[in-house]
Formats: sequence, C-alpha cells, structure tokens
Amino acid sequence: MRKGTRRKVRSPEVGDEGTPRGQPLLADVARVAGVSEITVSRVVRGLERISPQTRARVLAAIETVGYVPNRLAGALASSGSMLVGVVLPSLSNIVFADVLRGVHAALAGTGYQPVVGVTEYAPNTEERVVRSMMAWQPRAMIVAGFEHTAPARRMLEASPVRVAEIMDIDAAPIDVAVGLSHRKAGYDSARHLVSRGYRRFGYVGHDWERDRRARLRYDGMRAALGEAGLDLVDERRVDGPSTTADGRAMTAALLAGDGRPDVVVFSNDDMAVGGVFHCFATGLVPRRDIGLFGFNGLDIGQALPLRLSTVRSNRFLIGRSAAETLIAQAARPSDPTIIDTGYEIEAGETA
Amino acid sequence: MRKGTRRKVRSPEVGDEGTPRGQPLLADVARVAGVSEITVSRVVRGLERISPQTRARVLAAIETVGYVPNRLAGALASSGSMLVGVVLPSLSNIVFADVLRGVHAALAGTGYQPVVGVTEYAPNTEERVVRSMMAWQPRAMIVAGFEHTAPARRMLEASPVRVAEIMDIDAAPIDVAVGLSHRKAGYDSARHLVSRGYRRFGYVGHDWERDRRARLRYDGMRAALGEAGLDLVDERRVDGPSTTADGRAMTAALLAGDGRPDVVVFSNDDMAVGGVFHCFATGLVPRRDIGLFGFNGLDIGQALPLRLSTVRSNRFLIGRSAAETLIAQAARPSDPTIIDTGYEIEAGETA
DNA sequence: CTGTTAGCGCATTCAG
DNA sequence: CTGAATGCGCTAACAG
Repeated sequence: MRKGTRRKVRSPEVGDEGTPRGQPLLADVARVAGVSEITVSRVVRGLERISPQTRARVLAAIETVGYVPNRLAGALASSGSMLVGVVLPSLSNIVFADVLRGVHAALAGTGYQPVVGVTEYAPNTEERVVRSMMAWQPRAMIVAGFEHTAPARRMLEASPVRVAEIMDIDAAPIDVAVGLSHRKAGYDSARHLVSRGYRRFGYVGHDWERDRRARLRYDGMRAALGEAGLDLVDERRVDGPSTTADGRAMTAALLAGDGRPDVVVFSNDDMAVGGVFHCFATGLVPRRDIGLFGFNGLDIGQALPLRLSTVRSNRFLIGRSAAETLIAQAARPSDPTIIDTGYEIEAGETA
Repeated sequence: MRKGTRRKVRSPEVGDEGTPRGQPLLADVARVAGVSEITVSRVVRGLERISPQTRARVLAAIETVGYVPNRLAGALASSGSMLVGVVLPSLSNIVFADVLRGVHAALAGTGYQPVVGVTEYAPNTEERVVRSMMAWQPRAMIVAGFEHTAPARRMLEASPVRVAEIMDIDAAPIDVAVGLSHRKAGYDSARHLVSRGYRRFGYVGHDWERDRRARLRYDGMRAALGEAGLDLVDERRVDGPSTTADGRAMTAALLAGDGRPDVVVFSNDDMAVGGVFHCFATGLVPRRDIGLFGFNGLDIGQALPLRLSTVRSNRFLIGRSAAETLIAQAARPSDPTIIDTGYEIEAGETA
C-alpha cells in the first residue's frame, strides 16, 4: 500500500491545495515554499546561514498554510526540550507566585519555557509531580525545599538534568540551593526585637508539617531568645495553612492567655496581618500596646495603615536566580552550590 | 556502520549490565524482563490484557533499571499529549491562582496535566504564549477572556483542540465560555447598594486596558444608576494593576474631593481593602460614615475586622467547570456553549 | 547556503 | 494475551 521507504508520504486522502487534513506540517510549508524540510526547520528556529530570499519565501509559506511547529517532535528529535520544570507547594500563596514571576523573568526570551506543578505541600504528590515532569524531559528542574520522598530524590539525583532546590539554604542540595537561611532569619528577627526592648515573646504560627521553613525560623528565634536569657511566654499554632483569619483568632487567644506577651512573632505576614486586624478590632495600638512581627514583606502588610514590621524575603530574586543559574550551565557541577539571596529586616511600625 | 534496519540498536558504547549510557529506555526494560517493548509499554500505560506474571516481571524490571517513560515520544507516537494549556493574565492575582486550583482539581487523577502560561495582561504576550502552548499539541486550551490578537484567535479557531474562554460570558466564545456576566454583576451591585439607601456613588478603579472585566462591571453599575435616576458623583482610576495601596490612596483622594460620595464602589477587593484601611487610618467608620463595596470575595476582605461587602465570584468553580467540560468531550461541538458559574452578593459589614 | 539520510523513543496497527 | 513491523514530525549530521 505504501512505498517501502519510510520517508513520510502524505496519506492519499490529501486535500488538493497542499493543505491535507489535520495540522499543516513542515513538509507542507516546504512544498509550498519550494525548499526542503530542513530549510524550513532552520528558518523556524531562526538559525543563521539562510539567504534572505529563501527566508522570506519560507516565512510567506508558513503564513499561508498556517504552520504551527510541533515541539513534541522537535524535542524528541533533538533530545532537548527547552522545558524547565517548576515544582511548588501552592499557588494560593503569593510567595510562590512571586517565585514563579522571577522564573518567568529569567526565562523570558531564552526560549526556555516553565512548566509548573503544584504539590499542595504533600511529599507524595511532589513525587508524582516530579515523575510526570521528568517524563517531559525537561532541561532543568526547580523544586521548593529539600524534603522529597526517597524515590523523588533518587530521580532527581540520578537524572542528568540540573536541579535547583529553592527557598531554603539550611540543608545540603542535590545540585544547587537558592534561598535564604530561615534559621538565621528567625534568629536575627528575635535579636532585632530584643534590641528594641521587647522581653515577653509570644508566637503564633501554622502547620510545621507543611511548612518546614516556618519551623526553622521558630528554632532560630528560640535560639536567639535563649542567648538573651529569654524564652517564649506563650505560643499558639493552627494545624492548617497560614491564613489571616487564623492569625487574628490566635492573636486574640494569645492575648487572652496568661503569658501577657509584649510582642507576638508570627510565622508569616498572612498571620501577622490577622494580628493587626485583631488590634484594629479591639482598639489596641500596635507597638504601643503590643508588638507584631511577621515574615515575608508582602504588599498587604506594607499597605496597612501601619506598615507591618517584618522580614523581607526576596522571592522574585530566588526564582530568577534559580532559573538563571540553571540555564547558564547545562551540566551539573561536581560540587553543590548554594546561592544566598538574603533578607532584610523591615523595622516597620508594628514592632 | 549500522545495520540497514532502522530498528534501534544501542550504540556500541553500551555498558554491560543492560544499562547503557543515558536514560534507560523501554527497550532496556524489555530486555531485562525478557518481553517485547510493546508489552512493557502496555504495562506502563496500565492497559488490561496483561497476565499478572508478565506484569510483575515488567514492573520489577522497571524498578531495577529505573525507567522513566519519555512522554515526548509517547505523545508523538500517539499524537495526543494529555496536556491542557492554561493561559492566564497573572499569577500574582489570587483570583487566577484560584482558577488554577480548580483546573488542577478537575484534572487530578484523569491523566491530564495542566501547563500554565502567563500573559501579564498583554495581548501580544498572549499570542506568544498561545503559540508556544499549541506547539506542545495540547488536548485542550483554557484562556482567560475574549480578547485575543487576530493571529491568536485564528490559531485557536483553526485548531481542532477544545478551547475554553474563561472568567467572562459577556461575548461570543470560540468553543465554550465559562464564567459570569461581569456587566450583570456590576448592575446588580449597584441595585443592591441603591436598595440599601446609598445615593451618592463614587468609584475607585484600576487599569481598564488590562482588565476589561472591571470595565464591564463599571458599565453595568452605571446602567443601574441611570435607571435609578442617579449617577456617579466622582471617580478615580489608577493606570496600573489593582493594589491595596492604590485603593487606599484613591479613596483618600475621592473623599477629599467635592463629590461627597456616601458609598465607594471599587473595581475589586484588593482596591476595596485599601479603602477600608483608609477608614481605619482616619477614624472613619465604614457603612456609618461611608459605604465600601468590592468585587471577588477574597479571603482578605472577609478576614477584616469588618467583613467587606462584595460580590463573590466563583473562581475555583470556573477553573473546575472549564477543565471538566473540555475533557468530557474530545470534539468541539458545532455550537458554542456558555456556562454561567454565577456570583453572590455578600452584604458584609462595610456597605 | 541548502539538501539527503537516518533516526529520536514510543504506540499503533495488525498478526498470531 | 503477546509480538513484529511501521511511522508520529522533526532535527543532527553529514554532504554538496
């Protein structure tokens, strides 16, 4: 039925004008332009060494047949996909949306394309997501944190693709870590607050299982308090993710308790804004009556009537640095790299 | 050098234990398991008609060689990628993160995988993103809004993939529209506020170029005001995206003006929260002194000391319905469909 | 500067 | 239930 050669021959049920059923192919463009397929391929990929006339003819042909390249085939043939897998815990958290913006910024114009997966903070889901991203043969992977299931870790370690573990630099990375030391940030926060005269520390936080970095900040804070001869007078934690509503409720509970804190450190800004709202609702004046301190430096905290005192994490920079570093060098270096994107304490007006 | 057949023959520089350089392939698993490639392929894809013994042997072989399927090749061979392209204006806006969560929810466990692109509200960027997504041969596309460049529209119309245009149902879709009538939502908001006794309407909004839906709500509001024999007494708009900080500043400006509004309608909750913050900062009491009304029903508005009066848009539902609808039927129906996910007016405590 | 040839890794026919 | 052949659409590696 078919010629013995495996060169593609359009099925007999071809239309008539060079536009067979289905999507137009490279071959259709080539036929219309009167050149070979590889020439079209070169034009599409913007390679040099094509005469202006030929290029123009090909471009015109692409336009007339409405050609859209099939990257599946292209990536398979060149065994390189120009995809960068990005595995994040959640997108409901602005923090990760910021990271993603950074990744986008670094990748814009490079030809690389990010593919995003969301784990909902579940290691098993992360494993599934990593597995399915790897199946698309990405050039690099960006994953949040160091906590992976054993199979996920094996996949990332065994594969030749570059891997950035982001947000955190408090552990040894597979390839490169980009982020900040949350332990140190917690430590410095407490030192800052002690230097401002606070002595009775309360803590309001969220689920440490889901957010190990919150735990690191907490540990750092306690270490600093210990060195200063202090300790927490009280603390509250909710089981779920951080929300402003829970921050508000837990602040109310903490202030109603016996600890009588003079400052409340929150696991992040979302929770801390809830603390500020509690003050607004009850007439307490932040800083004068109670110090409130967050983490992240989100816009919402800075838009409050009183600028939230917090630590600015550089999420955009984390995403951008990770992506830049990965695409700068195709091969994984022999030694792991750590990129510290730092943080800044924002004195603010609430502590 | 090579056998005349085009059957793959591992390069001579093969290792020795059935684990050649590079990623293990289906053929490697087949060799180790002592079956044919197609049998491995069937096991991997979970097809029926495989004897338990064979399946077990294959599974074991997959484990020992550490096989990860190459979906690039799979999708090319089967000309179907199990990808769903999702094109959104921004991820910094929780609204779209919610939509994405809905898409994820609908796709979880179906084998489909979302691939996200971000346009930053720029039609030209949208065109680029659509083009590059289409190049991955997705099974379906979900795009925000109806505003596309002519080439982008042509690509979406011409392609056989299913297309959902989401957020908005105030225009004729290419295939299916999922969302709510923003015009009607604006209209109903104004009617609601009129019925609550407000007469002097102010408006604070953001860039209409970027956010056409905000414009539709505005138009609907003005229509309702007109019917009630009213009109805006004053309005302010910023050029950029909606932010809480701008909402606060514009509210201050509006209240300092000559219009003396008794209610301010905001383009969305982000802006409205800024209005509430302005009140907190100046001692004004929302509703008693000035009505404040938003749009979206974001968590932050409901966590305020006073629950923000607003309209709940069902973003999660929009994402889920769109994805469900698209994967329920592979072929594009002859007639466009419109799915109205509705909205609810939340009376709240600020208007 | 342009063309020819031979796959990329897998899944779809068909046969058994 | 399992296997052999063929090609998905494109690009790398040579030639010219």
